[in-house]
Amino acid sequence: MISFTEENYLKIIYKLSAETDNEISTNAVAELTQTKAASVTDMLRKLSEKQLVSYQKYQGVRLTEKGENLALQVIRKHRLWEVFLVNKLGFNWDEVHEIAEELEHINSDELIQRLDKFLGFPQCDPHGDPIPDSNGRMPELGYKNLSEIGEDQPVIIMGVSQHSTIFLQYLAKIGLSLGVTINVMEVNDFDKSLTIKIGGETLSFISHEVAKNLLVKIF
Amino acid sequence: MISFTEENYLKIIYKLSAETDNEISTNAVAELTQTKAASVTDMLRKLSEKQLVSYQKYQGVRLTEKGENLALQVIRKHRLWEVFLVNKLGFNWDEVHEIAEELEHINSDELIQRLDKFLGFPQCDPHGDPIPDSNGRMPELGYKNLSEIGEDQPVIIMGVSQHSTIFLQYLAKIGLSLGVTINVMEVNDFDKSLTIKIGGETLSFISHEVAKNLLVKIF
DNA sequence: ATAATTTTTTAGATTAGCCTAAAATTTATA
DNA sequence: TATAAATTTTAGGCTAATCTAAAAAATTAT
Repeated sequence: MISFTEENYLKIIYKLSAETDNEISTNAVAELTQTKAASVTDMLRKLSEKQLVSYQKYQGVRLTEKGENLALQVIRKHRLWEVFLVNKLGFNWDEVHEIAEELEHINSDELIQRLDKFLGFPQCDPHGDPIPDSNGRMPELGYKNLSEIGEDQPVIIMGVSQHSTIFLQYLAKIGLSLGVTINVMEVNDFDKSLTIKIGGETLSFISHEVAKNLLVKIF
Repeated sequence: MISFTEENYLKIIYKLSAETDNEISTNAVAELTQTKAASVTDMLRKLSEKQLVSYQKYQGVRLTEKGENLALQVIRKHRLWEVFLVNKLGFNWDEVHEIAEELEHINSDELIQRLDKFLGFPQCDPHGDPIPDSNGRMPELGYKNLSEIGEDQPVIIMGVSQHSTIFLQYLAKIGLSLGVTINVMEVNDFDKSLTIKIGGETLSFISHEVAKNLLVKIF
């Protein structure tokens, strides 16, 4: 059996692994789990015994196939519950993360299968993140960062790669949400900031930092 | 803050209290929590310090008002989730208890409020048990045990007071489920067993033991 | 009313997950 | 490349929730 806490470690190691090909450092894990490095070391030894990670001391950690599958199942549950909270219960997309952090540890394959069906087999969560299928396969959604898009290319906002409340609320404030069509009017050479047209109307200005965190689909 | 485990103890003490006016014994709690009496003693001392139960050693335990309110909120969550599982996800009523045991500990008032609304503010769960409101008030449903019903009195099955899978599956087998109309044709003086007519058609025979666990509403 | 039985509590341990402080190792720097 | 700095691990402890075995209290039976 795998515990609530172990599931969280796997999920966090998975997320860190997505950003690099190297082993994940103890400190990086400690930061995301909000624990001390010493606690992480303990847990890594335990996960290693269970063959969920490969770990050699001082050398960092990576998930084994078994560990990665488990992590993907937790992520699947998290994202399905987020869809439920937003689409069925009417929560805002910036309110659901914490609740989904609890729901993701409910243990029942049957439940998740039925929830998936009830939601209409969604491909992505309310932030545009892809939902792994029951075998752990991620759907290929082909989204790009807005920062990679050239001038005069209309795109639709499909997701965000940063989920902080402050970021999501900033987007809401400047009129950006999922499904909105935007057009890059001008790319500033100096700082890569963008002038964009929102929904064919309003002109707006966003920094490179924001653009990097917006996932879009070519229109 | 109150832990998962503490919530379970409160819920179990609440359930035992419903059957008696006396203090609840350590052993009774131990049986339902599936732990040893020594563990229960420890926990009772802890709950007592938190003012959730009144407890004096060797004298049994009862909930304080604060403890009872918390227990009722857990029961509320449990029953709302059961409604969700059956009405929205299509589970059978004998499959939902275990999953609801996990879901009942998810912590978010906002979530429960929205879930309640989404389900249409149900008065009772799929077994006919009343759902306390957010203040802990139980709706008065006025159901009776079938064993108290006289001959020639048509009634509708509204619930069961025993949730074991074996009992629920037996009911399904003999054609009894929520909403079915039955009529007591004959009460056997010797063992209080009943001859009943189901849905105005089939004649069937049930023991007093079964009748005691069926909740009905007068037609 | 005393003895036998049952119930409950206490005492002392265990496990998971976390901590701090100190030691070991790796990495960066002069 | 030797040393300083940063990272990671070890050692030893803590808390929550559990356990077993033994002691204490309450209940039942003789």
